[in-house]
Amino acid sequence: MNMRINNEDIVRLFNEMAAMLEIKGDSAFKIRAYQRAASTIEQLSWSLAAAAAAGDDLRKIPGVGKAISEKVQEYVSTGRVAAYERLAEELPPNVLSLLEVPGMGPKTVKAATAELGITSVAELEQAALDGRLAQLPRMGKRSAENILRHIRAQRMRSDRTPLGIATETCDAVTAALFEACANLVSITPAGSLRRWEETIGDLDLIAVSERPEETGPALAALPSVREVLVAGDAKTSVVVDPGIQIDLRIGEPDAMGAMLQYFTGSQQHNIRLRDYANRRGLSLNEYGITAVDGGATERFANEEMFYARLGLPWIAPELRRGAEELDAARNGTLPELLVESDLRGDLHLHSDWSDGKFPLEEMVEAVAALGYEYMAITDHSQGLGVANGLTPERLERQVGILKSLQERYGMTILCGSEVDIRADGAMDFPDDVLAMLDWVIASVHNAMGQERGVMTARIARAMENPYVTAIGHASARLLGRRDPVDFDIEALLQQARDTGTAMEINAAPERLDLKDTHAARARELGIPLVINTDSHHVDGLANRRFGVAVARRAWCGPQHVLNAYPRAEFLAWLRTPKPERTARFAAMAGGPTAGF
DNA sequence: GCCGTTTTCGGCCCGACTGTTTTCAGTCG
Repeated sequence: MNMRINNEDIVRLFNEMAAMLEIKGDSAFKIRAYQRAASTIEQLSWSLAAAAAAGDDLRKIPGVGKAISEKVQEYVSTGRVAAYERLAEELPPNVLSLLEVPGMGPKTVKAATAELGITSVAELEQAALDGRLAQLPRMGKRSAENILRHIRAQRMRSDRTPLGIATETCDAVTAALFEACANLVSITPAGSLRRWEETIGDLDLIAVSERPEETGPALAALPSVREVLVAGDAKTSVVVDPGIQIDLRIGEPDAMGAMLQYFTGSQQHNIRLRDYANRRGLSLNEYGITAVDGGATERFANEEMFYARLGLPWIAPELRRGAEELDAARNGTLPELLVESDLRGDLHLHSDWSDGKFPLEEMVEAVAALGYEYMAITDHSQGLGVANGLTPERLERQVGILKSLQERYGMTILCGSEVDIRADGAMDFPDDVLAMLDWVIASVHNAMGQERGVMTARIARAMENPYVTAIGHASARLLGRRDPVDFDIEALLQQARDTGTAMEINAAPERLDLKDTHAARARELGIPLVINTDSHHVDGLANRRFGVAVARRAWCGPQHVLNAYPRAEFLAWLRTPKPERTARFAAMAGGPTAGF
């Protein structure tokens, strides 16, 4: 049994099988079945390989039936899947890389490989240049030129954009459009940005304007636009400067419900929702809802009305992933999700004593301005020399200053530290130094290439330290820049529960760490989550919205998040001896009976 | 390949845009 196969491997397997079946020209429904299974598996909070190894029935997963479950079993027990290998053998090498070129769909890839013998993107580029590509059926000079352009554009940009950068681009484009269009009423982001996915493919915007015909051309004319891909009446697509594609749709105020719903997706959510509607004799599109047997299209001003027409409560965009959320909506079991205003503290903050940009007082002042009840200053420990980490002597002085500041604020100011977890799992401060602190975050900042077992044992050891309150940004990933460290997340979360250690959701948009599926698993295990901004600057405090989004995507409500509790309850948890904190948290999260 | 308060067989989401056609196939989301 190979339990080291993770869900991502299985997702990739089925997505590649779907792509290969497309090129073969197999049934569109079979292809969709593989895609749906991949999408559902991607969202699981638990390891499919481990469940398969344990003999669980995988067919309980929606979209997974006999054939797919057998392929997972085969993959986990042998490390290979015969059906996948057969497909790969039937097709020319590298066909999947050809499919990734925009404009190259399954039909064109098939023709290019079969008739021109193309086996790589470089050969495709050559064929586009020398005119052979244009000779293919239903191709022509323009199509070949577009393919060539896409190959060159693709080389210049990475495939997906981290959420933080996409948000900045969205804000900039929106402001520029308002500047350029006097008649613009609103711009609403949809798509993966509205669902707060950690990375964004394209930016989907919906515009409402008094002069809708002017909006698309105005977008195409913005100075930051590098290229115009599509310019139609209903839709304009451009690429703007950081290399992000923007799809702009024109909406009408009295029909925004369907428009927003349609373009928020996800694709799997929409497929399932339309299937659900079809069974009730209704057909959905971006303009409204129509009875299958004819009649006028009903229009809806907002999404609440749109979902209500289907007999469903509104479903938060973060949950629209095409898996459990539709059943929950039908059964009335959608969760009450965390909102930004539920947060009552921030417990991971840096000042200019280490690598922050602002003095202690200014950080405290900025946090107090949010109306928080508590906070912790957590500058780096001594080992992180590049970040001007504090020696025990400096830390002791800082503690003294924070205690004097405390007298000026109604807010509780905890003395903390973000302490390095050394390569062997030892803490970067001795216990007698940690003992003077109220709040200790333990984080990995170096030796990130450690083998899985070593890294897991390293973090697990840190959790055993009686002074370590929480693990910070556990995977240490930087979206688009640094891969997560390799660890056994299930083992670590079990250890967190056993030791009474909280797990951070680091809200810095380049981190989002824990990620959504891991946070969901922590919630299931009853581990307290803490949403921190890890701010090095007063402006960083606004990043809490990204952390809240991760928690929402993990189906978390305020009861699952430590820093959403009132000060008295939070401090009572903190005063509880560490081994008893898991039980303490369970009592807090248990409901109104858990008082003081 | 999956699925069922219509179904264990016969269904399976929907539309915009482009470029190639001379009415629509292919691609995309």
